[in-house]
Amino acid sequence: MVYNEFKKIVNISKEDISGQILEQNRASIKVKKEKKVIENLIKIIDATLDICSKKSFQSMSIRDLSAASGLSRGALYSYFTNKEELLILLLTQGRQIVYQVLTEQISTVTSPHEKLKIAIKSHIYLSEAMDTWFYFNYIEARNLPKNEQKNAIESELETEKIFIDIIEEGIAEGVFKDENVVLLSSTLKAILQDWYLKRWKYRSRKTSVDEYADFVIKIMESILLIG
Amino acid sequence: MVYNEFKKIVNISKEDISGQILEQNRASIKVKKEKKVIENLIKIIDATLDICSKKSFQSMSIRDLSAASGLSRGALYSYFTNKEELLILLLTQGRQIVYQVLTEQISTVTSPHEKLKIAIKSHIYLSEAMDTWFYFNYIEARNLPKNEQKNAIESELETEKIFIDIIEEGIAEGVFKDENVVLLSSTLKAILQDWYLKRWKYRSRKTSVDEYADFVIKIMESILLIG
DNA sequence: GTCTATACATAGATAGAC
DNA sequence: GTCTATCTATGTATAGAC
Repeated sequence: MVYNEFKKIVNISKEDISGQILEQNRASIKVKKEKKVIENLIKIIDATLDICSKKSFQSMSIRDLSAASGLSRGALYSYFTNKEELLILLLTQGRQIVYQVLTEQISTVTSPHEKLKIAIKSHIYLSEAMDTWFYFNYIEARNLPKNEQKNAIESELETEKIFIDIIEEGIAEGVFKDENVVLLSSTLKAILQDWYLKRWKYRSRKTSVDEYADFVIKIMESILLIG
Repeated sequence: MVYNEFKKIVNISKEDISGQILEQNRASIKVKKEKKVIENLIKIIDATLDICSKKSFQSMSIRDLSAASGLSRGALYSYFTNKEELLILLLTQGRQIVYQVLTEQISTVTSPHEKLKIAIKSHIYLSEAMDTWFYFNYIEARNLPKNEQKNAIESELETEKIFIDIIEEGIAEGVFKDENVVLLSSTLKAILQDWYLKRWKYRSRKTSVDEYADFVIKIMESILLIG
């Protein structure tokens, strides 16, 4: 699998995401016509992620968001009760998508070695297809209120757990070396995150997403494979 | 070398850092008595890093900083001309310290293999000794004005270059395998940064700084060493 | 050198017209 | 459903007393 194939398989349409948000936030969305909601949520999300790829969510004023989304300040407050809730909503949704896609992709194969390769590729390709989203999620998580931060932390550990499980399975089956699994998964996650955190660097060096994915797989293999 | 030894060697006293800041910012510091300046700069830096380990520099108001540092809002403006300049000052200083210590430590050995080990340990130990500083530097770099961001980017590439040079030297000498040096250095940097970016995770797992350093060295060896 | 008081700007949020 | 007008809070920065 290469990136161009992945993009077709995981066709995360904006309508789908907005629909999911609507489902889970009926309480705070005051507008009744579903079509309108979907339409405007897309505008709001696009504008937010766009602005926040250049400055922080904090520094983005409701006035900025109004200008970029095309909705008035008053209208915006029909879609969320306050600015912080908009942040929570976006981060929660982002995490869900990542977990959904990752587990779905892995379920298509059985051997640990194949699973590891698919998991690495899926993570990198997904973060490439939704780069502003991933970046936003990582950077802004710390600005959540304490109780919501717990969810962000759990989510980090949850994706890490996916890798831990795969590697342990491989060790049990005798195809992987018996390494420090938790530390190794943790560093693997750091490497995967680097792809979207330092997008500017890889872009300027013309490192393609496929090249990066292949490289990560190769170094994991050189650490884990026996022989 | 283990962490406890490193801490003694690299005795980065707060007075030294404040002194360096004073040297380089005489223009914007209005207070004349050097002793006073050093004393209050330490208060300001400590308070800023402390607050910013919990929320963003943006969200930290001058009122917050005044309360935490013990200086009045008016007095604070005797040490910097505006809030953004305080940010620039802190980030610039932080970068200088890292580069100074890293290059100094590496210069003590000659073989590429030893150099690589020392560079990895120095980076991790330094980020441990100055964890709030490192965290602040990474997270807040993006909130600089465009022209200052250039410096932050150059600095990221500069530390990466240290690793690139060591690995290339090792390949030339025939002790390291001929890998994709730039990509490998880049992922190594990501792993090193993870130590201070996810401090909460490693702390909760009781991973010691020495254990982490040894692990990173081990995986780099398993990728690079021949045989 | 440091403080208090305050000017001035900009933010988030709401009410009521359309 | 959406907009405009506006209230209120909070922020940065400065001036002048001590």
